[in-house]
Amino acid sequence: MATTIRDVAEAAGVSAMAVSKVLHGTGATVRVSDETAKTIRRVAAELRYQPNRLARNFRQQKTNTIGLVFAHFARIGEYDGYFAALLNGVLTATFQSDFGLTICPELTESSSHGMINDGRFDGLLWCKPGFSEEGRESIQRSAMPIVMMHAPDGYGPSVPRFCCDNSQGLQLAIDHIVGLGHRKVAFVIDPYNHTTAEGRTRANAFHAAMAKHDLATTDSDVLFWSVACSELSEFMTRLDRHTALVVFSERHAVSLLRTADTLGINIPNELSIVGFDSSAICEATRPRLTAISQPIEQMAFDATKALISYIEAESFPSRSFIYPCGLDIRDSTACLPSRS
Amino acid sequence: MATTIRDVAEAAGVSAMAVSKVLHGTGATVRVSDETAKTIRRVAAELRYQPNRLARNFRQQKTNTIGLVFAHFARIGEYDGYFAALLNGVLTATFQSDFGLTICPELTESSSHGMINDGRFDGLLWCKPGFSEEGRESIQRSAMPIVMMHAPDGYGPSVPRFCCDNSQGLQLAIDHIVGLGHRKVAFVIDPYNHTTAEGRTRANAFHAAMAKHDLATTDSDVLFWSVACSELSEFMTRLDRHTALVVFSERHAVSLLRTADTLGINIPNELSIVGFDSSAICEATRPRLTAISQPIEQMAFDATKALISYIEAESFPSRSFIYPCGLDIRDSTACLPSRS
DNA sequence: TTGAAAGCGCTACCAA
DNA sequence: TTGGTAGCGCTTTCAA
Repeated sequence: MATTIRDVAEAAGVSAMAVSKVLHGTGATVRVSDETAKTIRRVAAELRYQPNRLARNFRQQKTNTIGLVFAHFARIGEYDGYFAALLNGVLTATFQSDFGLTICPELTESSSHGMINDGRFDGLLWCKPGFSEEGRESIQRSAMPIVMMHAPDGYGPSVPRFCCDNSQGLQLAIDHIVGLGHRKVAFVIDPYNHTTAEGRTRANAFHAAMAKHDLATTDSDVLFWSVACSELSEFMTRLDRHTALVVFSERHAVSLLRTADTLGINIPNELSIVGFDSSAICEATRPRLTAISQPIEQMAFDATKALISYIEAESFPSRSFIYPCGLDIRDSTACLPSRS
Repeated sequence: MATTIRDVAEAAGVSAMAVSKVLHGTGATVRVSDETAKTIRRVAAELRYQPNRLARNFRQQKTNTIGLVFAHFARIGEYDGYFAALLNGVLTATFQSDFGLTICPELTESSSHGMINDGRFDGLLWCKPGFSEEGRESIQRSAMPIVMMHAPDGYGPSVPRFCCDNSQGLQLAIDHIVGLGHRKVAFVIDPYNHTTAEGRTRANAFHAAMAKHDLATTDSDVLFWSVACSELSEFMTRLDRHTALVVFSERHAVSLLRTADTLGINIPNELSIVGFDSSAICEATRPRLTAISQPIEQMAFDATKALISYIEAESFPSRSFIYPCGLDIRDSTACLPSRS
C-alpha cells in the first residue's frame, strides 16, 4: 500500500499533524521547528511519500478543478480556431493557478445538473450558454461560482460575464462595408445560432449598425443558412439584391467562399464577405477572409482567472467585462461593383 | 449542509447501507425489498439527496476521470483540426462511459510526475509522447493504466498504442507523386517534430517509400523548416532541385502554399505539395491541399475506450493498433512540369 | 432481508 | 512548539 501521512509521522517520531503542516502548509495553529521540519521532509522523501489527492479533496470538499461547460454541445470541429484559442486561454490560467480543467460535453440532459453539482468542480466556466429551461434552472440552483462567456447582458442569470462588444464589432464591419459603397447588406446566420444569446445579439447589432448609416433593413436581410450543399447553392442564387454579406462565423464564411467559387461568383469583385472571428483559417483561404476579431484567448484567460479568484474568495467580480472587437481587413471585401 | 446518505436513512427508517445499496447499487451482499427500495428512493428525492462524489472517489480510490496528456505541450493552435478531432473522439468515448476528462498541459516539470500520480486520474491517454528522460521515467514508475497515441512501435515503454501506419501513408503519397512523374522529392519537417517518435518514423518512411521506386534519397532530401518568414523564403528558393514536397503537417503545408504565392511560385504547376493530416483547412486553401489522412477521431475514440476497459479490468489490450492512412487527392499536386 | 461497526487519508479543532 | 482526537460521506465486512 502507498505511504500515508501517518507512516511518515511514525518514522519521523512526530504527529501526523506536524507532517501535514510541513508538507502541505495547512493548519494555521500548528508551529513546527525548522529541525523537525527538516527531519519530516527527509523521511517523507525516503519513504517516497505521495500525498493522496482524493483524501485532501474529500476532507476539504475542494477539488482545485473547474469545469468547462458547453451548453448544447456541438462537435468541436465547428469551432475550430475558436476552440483552440479558448482552450489555450483557459489552460494557461488554470495551469498558473494549479487548477485542473475538466471538459463537460453535455448539459442538456436532466441528469447533468447532478453531475456538475456533486462536488467534482469548484466552479464552472460556462461557454456559449443557450439558456434552455434546464440550463437556467441548473444555474439558479447551483451554489457554485460560475462565470459565463459570450453571454451578453440581459440574457440569463446574474453572474460575471466575459463577452465581446458585438455591437461595436458589427459596427466596424458595417462601416467598412458601407465605406466601400455597399448599400444592400445581409447578415448570415444558421438557425441554431440564431437561437443563442450571442446570435440574437449579433443580428440585432447588424440592424442597428445599418441604421446608423440610415440604411433600412428588415428581417429579410437576415439570411438563414444551413450546411447542406444544395441549400448553399440556392442560398447564393438568392443574393441578387445583396452585394455584401456579414457572416455569423468564420466557418460559415469559408463555406460561402467555396460555394461562390463553385458558382463562378467572384469574391470580392461581385460579392463582399466579412466573417466573425478572425482566425488562422481566414489567412489560408483565397481570397483571404476579412473578419471581425475578438480576443478570445484573452477573454478565456481573464474569465478563468476571475472564476478562480471567485472560488478562492479573493474577489467577487459580478459585473460584465466587455472586450472591444477589431476588424482584420483582408481580401474578401472590395468596392461596390458598378452595376451595368 | 447538504443532505447525506445518513439523513436519508434516518428519514426512511432504514440503515445507511440500505440507502447506498438502493441508490448506488453497491454492496453485493446487501438485499433490499422492493418496498423498502421504493421508500428510500422517495425519501431521497424529497430530501433532494445529492451523492457526494468526493466521498465516493475517496472511499473507492477511483475518480472515473482520465487525463489527456500532451508531452512537450505546445499551444493548441498548432494542432488545429487535429486537436478538435482528437478531442471529439476522446470526449465521445468518455461521455459514453461516464468518465470525466481532464486536460494536462504540462509534463516536462519534475513535479508533474506527482501531479498525475496523486490519484486524480484512473488512467492516462498520452498523446504525442516525446520520450524525454522524465517522461520515460514517469511512465515506468506509474502503476496507472496508460494508453499511447502516435507512438510507433519501438519507441517508449510497452503500453497499448494507437498509431497510424506512417509507412503506408507515406507510400501512398510517394506513389501518387512519383506516378505524376516526379523524381526529386523532399520531405519537409520542423526541427522539433523531427525529434519526436512520429517525426522520425515519417522521415524514415519517406526514404523507404522512395526506395521502393528505386529513387535514391539522402539526408539532404529531408528539409528543415521553421516558422520565421525570412527563412521560409530562403527555404523555397533552395528548392530548385525538388519538384514535389511531402510535408510533415498540414499546418506547415498551408504556410508553404502562402509563401509560394508570395514568391510567385505556381502550385501545383511548378511545385507539388502533399500534407499530412487531411483536415478542413485543406479544403479552404487555394489550391486545395492534397493530404494524407489518418482517422484521428476514430483512433482517439478507440484509444479512450481501450483505456477505460483497461481501467475497469474488462480487458487488457497490450498490443499496437495500427490504422491505415488514406490519401485525399486535391489540387496541390500535378504532373511534373516539362523542364524547358 | 437488514444493520452495526470500522475506516479510507487527511486536516480542523482543541488541549497541553 | 507540539500532539491527540474526531470526523468529512461513503462503502466494505461481518454479524444478525
